[in-house]
Amino acid sequence: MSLPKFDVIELRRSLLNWYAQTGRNLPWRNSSDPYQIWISEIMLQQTQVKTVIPYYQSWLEAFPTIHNLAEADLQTVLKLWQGLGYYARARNLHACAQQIVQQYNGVFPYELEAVLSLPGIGRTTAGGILSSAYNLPISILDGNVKRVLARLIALSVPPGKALKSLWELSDQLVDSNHPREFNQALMDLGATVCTPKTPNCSECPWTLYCQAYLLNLQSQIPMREISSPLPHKIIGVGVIWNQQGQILIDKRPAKGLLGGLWEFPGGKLEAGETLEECIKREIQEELAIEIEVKDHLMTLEHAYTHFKVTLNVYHCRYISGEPQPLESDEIRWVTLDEIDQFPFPKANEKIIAALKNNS
DNA sequence: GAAACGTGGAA
DNA sequence: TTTCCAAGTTT
Repeated sequence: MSLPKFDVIELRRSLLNWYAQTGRNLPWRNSSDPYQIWISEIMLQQTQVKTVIPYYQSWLEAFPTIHNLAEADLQTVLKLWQGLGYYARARNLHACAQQIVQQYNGVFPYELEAVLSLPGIGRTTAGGILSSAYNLPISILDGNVKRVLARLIALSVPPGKALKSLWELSDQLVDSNHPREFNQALMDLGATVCTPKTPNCSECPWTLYCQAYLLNLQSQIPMREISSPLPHKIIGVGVIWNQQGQILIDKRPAKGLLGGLWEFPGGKLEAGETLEECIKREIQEELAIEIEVKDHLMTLEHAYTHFKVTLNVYHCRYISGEPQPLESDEIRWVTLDEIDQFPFPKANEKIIAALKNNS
């Protein structure tokens, strides 16, 4: 699948011209610091620009250089990342910073192979960083580019089924004279003109070449990936109070879902069980303590990427036993004043807010 | 190759 | 309310 050479030249020219006139002014585009560009690329994985900007700014205030990041402790890093999601990104960023300081004297590597070997950096992020920071002609294939290119060639299958062809196309198109601007332009086109629903084809520089547009199929391409329905779990959650007015929280294991974040203990409701029984059992299994389940605090819905949960939150009274971290990394008794120091996932933040309102 | 991995906004 | 999906990577 290769385009005529004339078309490639004209596609580059028209896109770069469009970008020079209408490209977005984003914070990281004003920087030539590979560290800052790297941070932005990681934050932007599966995350919209609008969401990233405030995190990006407070991150750079906390960690102005890669050395500040390398020397920070992981809990501080996770606290700054709190609410952004995909927390492995923060853990990998921290590990990367330490590796780059040791292995590359703190200078982000130039070699594609070296970049790809860093944790949390795949082909698209590597191309994004190397083209943006060092102006190297490395192609990208993020969600925007997949959609733009799928429409350009009127791809008849979901992009996930044609990754090889799409990468080849992105390789063929990237302008080796202006790789930084070209890749940024391609993503801007997808984000602002060639949008998922109702694209603004009247403002597109590629209407002369876009096969989907020429066939009037732009609303049907790209084809949808098949998605399975999300399982739904009912969860019982305990806010366990002791006589000193402290609450018991636990730190999740370092890997996996919400790894390294803190939470209120609890777990999945089993068949034939009441919520009170569920919470009492889960607390016994996770922490080896006796509690009494008291008043209902709140019920909240939350959707993760691959399942949904209903959190049924109850106040509990600590009765006996020394809490053990049987299924967590660490446990702590904390007051409501101390609790803000710990990174919590979004659903738990809502519980904390409710506790503070009631007190 | 499929599933795991967060959250928010739009329709 | 539900579904889609956004600057993807890892296992």
